[in-house]
Amino acid sequence: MPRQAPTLLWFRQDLRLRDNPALIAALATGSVLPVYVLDDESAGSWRRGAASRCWLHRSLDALNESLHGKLWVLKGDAAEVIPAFAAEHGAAAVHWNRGYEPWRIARDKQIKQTLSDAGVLVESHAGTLLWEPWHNLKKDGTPYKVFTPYYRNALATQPAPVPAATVDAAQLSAALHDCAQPNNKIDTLALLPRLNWHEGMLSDWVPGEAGAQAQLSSFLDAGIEDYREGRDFPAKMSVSRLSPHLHFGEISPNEAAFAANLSGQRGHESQSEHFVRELVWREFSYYLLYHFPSLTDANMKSDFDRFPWLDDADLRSAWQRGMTGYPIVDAGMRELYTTGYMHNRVRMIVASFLIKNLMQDWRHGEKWFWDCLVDADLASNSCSWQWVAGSGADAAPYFRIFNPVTQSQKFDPDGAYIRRFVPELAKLSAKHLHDPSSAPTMELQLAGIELGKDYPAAIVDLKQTRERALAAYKTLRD
DNA sequence: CCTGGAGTTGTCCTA
DNA sequence: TTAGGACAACTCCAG
Repeated sequence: MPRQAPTLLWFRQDLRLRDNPALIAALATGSVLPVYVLDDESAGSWRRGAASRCWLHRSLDALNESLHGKLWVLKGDAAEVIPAFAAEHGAAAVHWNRGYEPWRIARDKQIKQTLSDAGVLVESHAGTLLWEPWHNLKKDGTPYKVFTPYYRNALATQPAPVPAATVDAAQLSAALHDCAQPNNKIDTLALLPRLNWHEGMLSDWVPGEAGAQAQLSSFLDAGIEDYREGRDFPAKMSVSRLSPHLHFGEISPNEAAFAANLSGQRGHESQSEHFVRELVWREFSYYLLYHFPSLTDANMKSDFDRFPWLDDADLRSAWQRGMTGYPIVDAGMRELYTTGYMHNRVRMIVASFLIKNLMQDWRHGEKWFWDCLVDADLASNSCSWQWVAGSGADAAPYFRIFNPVTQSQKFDPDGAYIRRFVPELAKLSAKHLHDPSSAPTMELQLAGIELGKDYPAAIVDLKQTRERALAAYKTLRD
């Protein structure tokens, strides 16, 4: 009896079995052949960074396990790899969930054409966002550029989240295409670094679908009740920490939003609203990227092309290493480097510091985050950097410059976050912890700190650099 | 086409 | 100590 032609299920940024439209569609056809392609070629300068590659390795391991070891992993330009793989296995159809990075859209369009020409059925599905980015336009048919009207209109007109669709484990198990030993050696993708720094980085994380579900549960059980206020305090456990899971599609935004709405009905309405709002910010970033694909590299406001950035590699290096002499900035940058993550409030503080106090081009920060974050996401990362810089479509007013000392006093008042990531300052009292350079010598001595030796003196003066930034922004008006 | 209100996350000075 | 207003001007968006 001839074997049934398999259906290719191409996993991409949807490394999950729950709430996965492509999986459901593929399963309906009978025999499913799951595959992942590491495509560094098509992404160009935006190929995945080092931290996020480590996460990907673990996540693929987890997915492969839930597919009983039958996930194929391939490497190369997917525009060639996928059609060749489909032909090799006599696949009758290919299913995937859509992605929205400009390079991915261009590549996928080409693949669709190639496969269709070869007589293979191709279907892409919506499983990555709450709403397709070509929906929710203004009445004149153009995209929103301001978040609040976008948000209001989306809630009023776009479909509400629904319960996660699931597949039957036994059915899936039976449907997995049985062919020669799958090439499931994820190690061959060489995603992990030669030096073993990733184990420490990932020690607080559980990449993969099970980890994503556990993270959502613990957030709903504990974090969300204090989300609205608590999310500003980096030492608290009030943020969801779902960003890497969402980035890799280990959980769908639909499922996260639906669960949050349920939690709202149990009495955390205002909290869950704010969480869903953050999910909608993620949507908005993808929406903007879809409609303005150059925003990853170019100022959205072209006025900023004239901005008089400074170009100082030493200052940038101090920022990257967490050696600026401003503890909240250094704590954030060290959290990033050691854990692949940074608390949202602190991301804004360090970004503002790089752009406004050090006056370095936002694209330097964007690249560093891209390489260091396990949740590095083209849409969110680019939009957020433009937002802080003031060059984005819906950006902070230029005079809004974070003072890292004030922010630190306000959002890490007892210094728990700083003490954790900048241990050499641990003995300093809360009064002086936020700005050691202005602490009395005696206080520093008592805490065992010699400035410039144990911890850097502040690399710039806040007042002076603030005024410099304001003056620089003023020149754009002329 | 016109009009008026609004715009994620701040800081600093003054009374 | 604390609260309120200035900080610019512009673009976006809805009516």
